Amino acid sequence: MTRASERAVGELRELILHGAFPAGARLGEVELAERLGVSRTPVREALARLSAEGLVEIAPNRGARVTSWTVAELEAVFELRAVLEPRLTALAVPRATTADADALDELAERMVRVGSPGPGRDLDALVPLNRDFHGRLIALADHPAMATALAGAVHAPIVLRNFHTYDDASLRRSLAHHVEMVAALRAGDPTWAAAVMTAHIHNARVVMVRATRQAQEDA
Amino acid sequence: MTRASERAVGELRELILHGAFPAGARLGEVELAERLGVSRTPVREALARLSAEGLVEIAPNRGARVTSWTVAELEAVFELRAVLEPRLTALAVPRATTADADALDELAERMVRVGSPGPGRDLDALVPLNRDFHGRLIALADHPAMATALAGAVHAPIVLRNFHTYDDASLRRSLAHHVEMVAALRAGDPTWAAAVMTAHIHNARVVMVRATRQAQEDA
DNA sequence: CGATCTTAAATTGCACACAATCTCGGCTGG
DNA sequence: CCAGCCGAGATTGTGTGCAATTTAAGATCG
Repeated sequence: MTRASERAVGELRELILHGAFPAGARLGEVELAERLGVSRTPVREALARLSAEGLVEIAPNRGARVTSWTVAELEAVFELRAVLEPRLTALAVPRATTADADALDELAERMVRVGSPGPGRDLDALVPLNRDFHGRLIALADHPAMATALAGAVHAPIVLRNFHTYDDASLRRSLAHHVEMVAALRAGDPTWAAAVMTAHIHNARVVMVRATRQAQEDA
Repeated sequence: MTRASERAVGELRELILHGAFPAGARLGEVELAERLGVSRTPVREALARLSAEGLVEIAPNRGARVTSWTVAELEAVFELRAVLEPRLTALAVPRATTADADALDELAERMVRVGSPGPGRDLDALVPLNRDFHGRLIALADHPAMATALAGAVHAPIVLRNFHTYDDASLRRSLAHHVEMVAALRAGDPTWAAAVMTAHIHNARVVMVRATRQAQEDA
């Protein structure tokens, strides 16, 4: 059997990202242990790790809850992304091989296909593709300090989890950005690539802030 | 009695920061449990949290080790600090009250006193003062996303732990930067404050990179 | 009738025991 | 003599029981 705690971390992360628990929901240790088929010990470890990732918040003697975000916190996260991700993108440009560019191209094109209006549209398929695209770019930058800083606070999970809140124009822009970044990458132009990434994040920020605000007004 | 795991995290962090273990040293769970007077469970949790902070690295089934840094990684951390800390400093300026400025002033002046050559010199006393100074500035910025991003990767601990490697000129510059930042803060000038912070970090980078390179040549 | 104290159920924190895995010595065979 | 194998000791991973703390309901008093 593979490591129980590792499996627990992965499964719990997916559950939260897919919205299986409402924001702020209590995460009881025994409940999760039963649901994942392990004992409380690996569950505890999983919660600790997800807490470090920012997906859950744990209060002493009071258990763990799914992290909930205020609009201000969400804006702050996007501000951080707007600072770091363009830099990482610029670093990635000179390091990318043709094969890297091809792979990113493939991802960008697939996203355009499944994201465009029509019969083949599948907004849920965008999520893993998008994560992969940004992840590859960050890996190419080969700057662990910035990468972990970004991962540590972005907790982009909440941010990356859902494309249904995009209006048509914003989504079209977002997909076009990916394609344009690949073009900038192939052209070997870090400034261009970074600028597109900056626009990309600002576009996403507006969408997510609007969606979050609306969701909280409904509640 | 206060929470054992919390105490374990704090004590272990201090031990590592004070250099009680050489970089790369193995951290056995039982050994730490005895040393801290708790069982392995809270030790395990402490190691997990310090791993998230980047102070230790833990390999599956192979235990935890004190994180060791290459020069390239150290440079990367300073690059990150050079991006984020000036921004946080700029954010802090308009939020600071007179009382905040007074407190920072007090810290900066104390650092000058204990850092200047003479009978009262105590380089070890600089460490907590310096941490406090930077910590207050970051807290004033009130930007949790950036703060956690910084904390998550900087683990500057290693960086902040020791002033003995500073040569006289660099140390004098460093102490003067603190004083100048307070002046910029009182003047309400975010650009000035951010610029000084940028210089401050670049100054530190040169010192730490030199020291690290030398330490690794000796070994 | 509302507020506070009390008490019991539920939940987390910790310790300990056992199972799984790794490390490293010596040993065998080429 | 060296490479590869093997097994004992040590170390980490996981399960479970008990103590401590929190929470919530109910009772008592103002």
